Amino acid sequence: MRPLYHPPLEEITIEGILYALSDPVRIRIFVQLANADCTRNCSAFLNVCDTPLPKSTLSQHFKILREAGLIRSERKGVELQNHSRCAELKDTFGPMISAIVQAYSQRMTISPPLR
Amino acid sequence: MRPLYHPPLEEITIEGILYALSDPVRIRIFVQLANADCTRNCSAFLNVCDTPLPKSTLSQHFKILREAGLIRSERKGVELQNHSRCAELKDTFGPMISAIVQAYSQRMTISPPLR
DNA sequence: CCAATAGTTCGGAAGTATAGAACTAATGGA
DNA sequence: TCCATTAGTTCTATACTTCCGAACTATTGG
Repeated sequence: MRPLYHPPLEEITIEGILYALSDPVRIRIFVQLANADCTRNCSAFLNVCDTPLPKSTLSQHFKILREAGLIRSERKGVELQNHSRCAELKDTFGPMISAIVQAYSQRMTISPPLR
Repeated sequence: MRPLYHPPLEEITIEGILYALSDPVRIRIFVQLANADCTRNCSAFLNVCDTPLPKSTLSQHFKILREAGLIRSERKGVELQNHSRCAELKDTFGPMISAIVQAYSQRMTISPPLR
């Protein structure tokens, strides 16, 4: 099993970030991580949408968030601890990411959970 | 030929916007439209990346931007006049879109044209 | 050392993107 | 009026992605 890859700042692209967040499941995961500002393991998100996700699918989603540079995942025993890289990204991308998180959080509270 | 579809505000989603802007060609087109704040026809962007795009591909890209709610295209004679819907979107999405445009514009000036 | 748990990888089916060719639609002359 | 031209769309085949079940790896606790 290859080790988890976390791109350095200079390898992170705007396109990659936007792509990662353009999926309804991934943006939900990321916004929850960013808002909570705590670490959560992957399977905590198995029920992120109303029909439970297969774990292979969830694993792919985390990989995409990770390789876009949005989250960091560290193995802790048998689980992965995931947390957002918001703070790091602020220097390079300014208010972009927090603006996305905020816009999404706001819509969430207006329109119901979805999907 | 079916008429061009422009979604009303309440049909525009964050995921759709992020997806539309996650493509290197589309984000370049959109940022240019948003920054210039003027109308440009589609073929003005044939050379938006260093190898000229086929016009069928470009047409698809414009369709995706349009149906994501990011631009408005109006037929004017034989051409389409395209302009961004930034102003309209501000009410619903706050500073999200301008933050993306700004982040991208800034990186453009740092790293060379690309792709 | 075995069983259990958490996550990854593989592979095939289903969906999406790209770009050439054929098409439509509007215009500006002869 | 009709033809040529220009701008953009649609069609279609091929190539690429995504999704998810099944099989795998890795860590831990008993």
